[in-house]
Amino acid sequence: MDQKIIFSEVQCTKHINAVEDALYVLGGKWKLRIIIALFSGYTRFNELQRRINGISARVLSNELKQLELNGLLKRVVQADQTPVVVEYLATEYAATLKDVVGALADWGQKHKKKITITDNV
Amino acid sequence: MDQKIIFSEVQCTKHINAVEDALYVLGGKWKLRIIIALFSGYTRFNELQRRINGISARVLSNELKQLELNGLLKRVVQADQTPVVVEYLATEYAATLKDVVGALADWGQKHKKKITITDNV
DNA sequence: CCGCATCCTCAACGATACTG
DNA sequence: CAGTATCGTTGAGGATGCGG
Repeated sequence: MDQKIIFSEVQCTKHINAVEDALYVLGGKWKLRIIIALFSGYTRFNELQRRINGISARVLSNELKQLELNGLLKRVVQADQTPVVVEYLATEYAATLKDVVGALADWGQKHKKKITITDNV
Repeated sequence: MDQKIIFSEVQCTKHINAVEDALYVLGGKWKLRIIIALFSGYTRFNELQRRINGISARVLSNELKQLELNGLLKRVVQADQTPVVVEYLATEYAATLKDVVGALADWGQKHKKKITITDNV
């Protein structure tokens, strides 16, 4: 029951730095949620905004820009239509986040179950 | 390459909610870093502060409290010593975060490699 | 060594309105 | 539909100092 050392001392800083790098890209309230929505096939701006509960247009716009800068999505404009259609598509690179999202979602689900049972008011 | 739909439409909201729950506990700048340090066997307050670059005592104190509230660590006081020794130990429950931390650290490492190669700027 | 109290700053986020 | 502009808020986090 006591403490189990999962990471060796040497790996500690390494892990912290790696997580830091990941958080730099994925941190904040919305990035991961947006990525999940993209993974689910939602591509249009308003579609995303509707799907992601509580996000404002301004914030969504900003986040999308950052995600594009980091190569996680591609902004595609279909200029040959009226009105102009803009699509946000997850890149191949974003697919490498599948494990991260999976692990996090998995844990979140278990955790919710736990606190529901524990029921600490 | 185009878009691959990784999550079904039905699972989208479910995933987003689960990630939301996880982020509620793990969100912010420090929680995961602290957990990594705990995993690595650092147990003392100042030890943690030294190991986690840039965190202030106030913030560390707050984060530790929250992590304890969420059952991820246990605050143990050795009262029979002078001065009093306080230890923070990761709980069994915290060990369930191993996959999350692993996935994130893994991705962070790959990402760093990528942006180093891409060398934007 | 442990960690709280105080005060402060800043950036992220929110709300609303408006344009092409 | 796809955003931008503007303004306001809030809370996480930083700095410092003190007390047990």
